[in-house]
Amino acid sequence: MNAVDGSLPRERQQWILDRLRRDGRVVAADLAQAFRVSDDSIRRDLRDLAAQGLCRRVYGGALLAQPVAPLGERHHERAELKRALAGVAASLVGEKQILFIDAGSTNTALAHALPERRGLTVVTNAPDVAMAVLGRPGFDVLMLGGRLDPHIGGAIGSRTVRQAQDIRADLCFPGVCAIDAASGLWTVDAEETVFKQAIIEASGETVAIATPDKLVASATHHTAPIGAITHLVVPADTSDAAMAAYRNAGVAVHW
Amino acid sequence: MNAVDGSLPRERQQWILDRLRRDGRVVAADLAQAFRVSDDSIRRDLRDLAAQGLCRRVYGGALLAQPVAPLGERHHERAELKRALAGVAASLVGEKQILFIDAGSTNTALAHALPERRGLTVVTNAPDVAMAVLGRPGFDVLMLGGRLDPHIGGAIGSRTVRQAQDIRADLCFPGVCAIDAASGLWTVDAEETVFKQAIIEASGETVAIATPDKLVASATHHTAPIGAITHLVVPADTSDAAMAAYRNAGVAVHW
DNA sequence: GCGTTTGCACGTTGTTGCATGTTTTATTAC
DNA sequence: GTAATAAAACATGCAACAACGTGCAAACGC
Repeated sequence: MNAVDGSLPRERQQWILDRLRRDGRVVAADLAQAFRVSDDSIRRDLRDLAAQGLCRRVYGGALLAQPVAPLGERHHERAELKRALAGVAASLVGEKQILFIDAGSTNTALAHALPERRGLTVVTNAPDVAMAVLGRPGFDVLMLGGRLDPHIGGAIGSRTVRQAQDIRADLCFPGVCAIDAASGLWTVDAEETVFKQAIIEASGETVAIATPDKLVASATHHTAPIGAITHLVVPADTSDAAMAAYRNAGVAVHW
Repeated sequence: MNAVDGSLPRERQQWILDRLRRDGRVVAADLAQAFRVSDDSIRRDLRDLAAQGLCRRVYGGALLAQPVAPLGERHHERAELKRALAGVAASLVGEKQILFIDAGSTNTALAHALPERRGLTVVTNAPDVAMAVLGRPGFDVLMLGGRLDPHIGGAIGSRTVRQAQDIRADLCFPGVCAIDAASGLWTVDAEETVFKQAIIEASGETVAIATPDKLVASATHHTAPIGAITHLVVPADTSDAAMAAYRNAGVAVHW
């Protein structure tokens, strides 16, 4: 590492960035030694660069910010919240039950959270979900066929609906676009609506897992109603008023 | 295993994840030695990654969350060979073709190797294969439904066969158990046989990708014949005699 | 002179290795 | 084949340490 003395702050950041692009990583302590400045100054530089999205700050240095695929990103954001909600939802599942699990990143988290060795049968339209449980002990997996929608990550067409209608499940977990207390689930796409309605009608109980952005006071624009739900899983910090509204509508609210 | 000293904590997790994606599995003790940290730190890393759903924790290390456990090992061994064969097989695919892709680790490699933006339609019974192409530009994916066999990694039952029979494809890639020049493909399981026969009959041409252990002089024990193939992809070091035998049987041999 | 940058002090947070006790797997004895 | 045992891997709590952010005053450059 070449020592670079007497450099301007801005110049130093540029140098760090070049280094970062070349090596993919920088160590704060090394930089401080190379520039003969304090660790604090380097930390300030890295903080600035990270604020501009030019690097990813880590403990002890920084890594090059790597662009992530659009679907993969949605999978990561709110990941810890989704995992927590998925854990709660998984606790609603009993022994030897048949579960409809719709496509979606939250439901993929649910599939991972499902307990093993309980004789569960998972019926899904999403290869993602199928892969999450396939091969784990005590799981039967039934894959619904059809043309896969790349945005949804699963099959939702008429062929898929027909297959779903041949099954009777204990629980179903439809992917949630929006949800309100008065009328239940909503979605944007017509085909999605048909599929979700089908799995709800083919199931004894319906569980909706709702991240905060899905809970709306009143669904309005560009959405079509799907139907009522029996269980709702929400984050622990959801307002009491919102939960009460769902309870009054006959929905069991879990957190 | 390269020793990686002076790495940043978070960087180490990234490194483990890359390793995991490449090999399908990691051993905790090896990682600890490579990074020159205690086993505890590695365990903490793996625990964090598993909590994010990025890997599946097992006793002694971790496996990639995506592939199935028994299949995952097969995926690792001969991985580079399978990638090479998959590349050759992918070159047999033309524009706007419809492909039947059976389950199996070799075919998963094929799916990854398929060229983008060629208007290809992939029909498969394996969620593995579907995930490999879903979302990539220029792919249509048709998922065949049915009960998934955890050992095979795909659906092969009568329901699946019926769906396959409704389709006409240009090429099909049946998973190979054993193959000989005289009678073509063989397999061990009766249900598998029915499925493979169905997709072969529904396709114009049949491509078999054969790793060395699949090429046998004469299939004998516990196998049922499936049928003839039109193309065979073999390793470059296959004997001329073996390749000549297939060519005499009217099979186009590629390497 | 004034804004910026820098280094330092301080309290806070993240990471690590070790000690402890528990769980899982492998091995041995029966 | 099953029970008892040994070994390895595991989780947890803890203390030491490194890195962190912040506030502030001194030093620097225009």
